Amino acid sequence: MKISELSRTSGVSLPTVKYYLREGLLPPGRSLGRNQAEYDEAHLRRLRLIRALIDVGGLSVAGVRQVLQAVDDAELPGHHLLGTAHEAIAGAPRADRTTPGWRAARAEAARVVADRGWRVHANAPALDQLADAIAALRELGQQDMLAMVDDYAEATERLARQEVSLVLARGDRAAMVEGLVTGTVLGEAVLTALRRLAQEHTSAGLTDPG
Amino acid sequence: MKISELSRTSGVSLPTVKYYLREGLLPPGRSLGRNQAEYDEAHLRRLRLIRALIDVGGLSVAGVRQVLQAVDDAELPGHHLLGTAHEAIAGAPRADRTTPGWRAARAEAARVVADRGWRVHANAPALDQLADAIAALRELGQQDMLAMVDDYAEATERLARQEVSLVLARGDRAAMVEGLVTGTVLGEAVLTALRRLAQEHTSAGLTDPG
DNA sequence: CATCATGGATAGCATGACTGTCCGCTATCC
DNA sequence: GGATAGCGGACAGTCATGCTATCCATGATG
Repeated sequence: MKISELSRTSGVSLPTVKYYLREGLLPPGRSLGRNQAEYDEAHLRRLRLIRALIDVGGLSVAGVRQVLQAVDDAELPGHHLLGTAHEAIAGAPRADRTTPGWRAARAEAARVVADRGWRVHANAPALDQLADAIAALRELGQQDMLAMVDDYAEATERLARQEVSLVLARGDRAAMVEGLVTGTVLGEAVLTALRRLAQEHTSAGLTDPG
Repeated sequence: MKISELSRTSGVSLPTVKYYLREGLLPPGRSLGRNQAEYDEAHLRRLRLIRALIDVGGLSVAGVRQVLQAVDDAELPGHHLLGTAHEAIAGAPRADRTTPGWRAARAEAARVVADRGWRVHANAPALDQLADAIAALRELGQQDMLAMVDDYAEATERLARQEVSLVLARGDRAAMVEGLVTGTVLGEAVLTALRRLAQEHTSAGLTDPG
C-alpha cells in the first residue's frame, strides 16, 4: 500500500506518518523508485502500536523509539526488553533525587523489595520511582499510607505471575515480545483505570451505602 | 516567612513560586503593605503538595489547580473530590474515541464494571481510559491479555477497600481530603512502581530460575 | 541613607509533538 | 502523450506547557 493508504486506514494523518518515518519510529517502506514506496501490513501494525504506546501508554516519541528499537533487536533477551520498556515508560525524572529525604526513601524502597525476596536490578528505574513516591508521602506527613505498600506488593506479585506466564504461553518470540510490551504498557493503563473505578465504587459504598 | 524563605526551604525556585502564585496554585500571602507579604506553614505544605502532584503524580499545572480548588472547597462531599482528582489525573484524552472499535471497547468496559456490581458514575473518566486500553489491546491483536482484567479488578477492589478505610479512619475532614488526594495520586505511583518491580522479579525468576 | 528584597507585570525561552509548505518527480488516467 | 494528482524529502512554522528572566516602583533593613 502507499503512504496515503497507510495514513487513511490507520487514522494517522499523513504529515504525522511522515514525522514518524523521519523520527525512525516507522521503518521506511520498500522503495519503488525515487518517489514511490510500498508499505505493508507490518507497517500498519507498527503504526497502531506506536499510537497505542503514545495515546494509551502516555510514552513520549523518544520513549517509543527506545522501546521499538529493543523490540526489533532480535538478539536481546526477554527480560532486557522488559527493562527497556520500563525505562521508556519512566521518562526523565522530575523529582529532586539528591535530598537526604529521598536517599532515605530510596533505601526504604530497596528494603521493601529485599524483604519480599524480589530479585530486581539494583538500579531499576522503578526503584527510583518508588522512592519518589515514598519520599513525597513522608514529606507530606502521609506516612500512614505506607501501610498499603505491603498489600500493593502482594497484589502486584500475584498479578505479575499471571501476566508473565500469559506472555510466556505464546509460542514464538515475536508474539512474546509484542505481548511483553503491550502487557507492560497497556496492562498498566488497564490496572490504573480499574483502580480508579474500584476506588470510586468503594468510596461511594462507604459514604453512601445502599 | 517571606517569599524568599518559602522558596529556600521548599527547594522551589523563586520565579517558580511566583509562577504558581500567578497561576493560582498557591494562595497569596497575607499582605503586609504594597510590597511585602507573609507566608506560613500552610503555604509551605501546599507548595510541597503541588510539587508532589507534578513530580510524582505527573499532573499538569492545570490538573493541579483543579485538584486544589476541589480540596479547598469545604462544601464538596468527599467522593466528589475523588472524581475531581480522577479527572485531573486523566488530563485531555489522546486517543480517538469516535471509532466503532472504541465504542465497543467502551461498552465492554461498562460491562466489566457492571458484572462486578461496581457502582460508578456512568461517565467516569476512568471508564473511558479503560476503554482506550481495551480498544488498543484488541486493535493490536492482544485480546488474550484481556483475560487479566478480572484479576486486576479483583485485586484493585480489595486494595481500594483498604485505602478508603485507611483514609476514612482519619478523624477530621482536612486530613481526609489530603489523604484522599495523596492516596489517589501518590498511591498510584507506588502501585505502578511495585508492579514493574514485581514484573521484573517474576520474569527473571521464570526465564532464569535460581 | 544605601541597599536589597519584594510584589506585580510582562516578555522570553526550551522542549515536544506535530503541521504546513514547497519542490521536483512520476504513476496514472483520460 | 499530456494533464494532474500523489509521492518522497526537506524544512520551517505552530502551539501548548512549564518555567525563567527582566524590569520597575516601593518599602524594609542594616
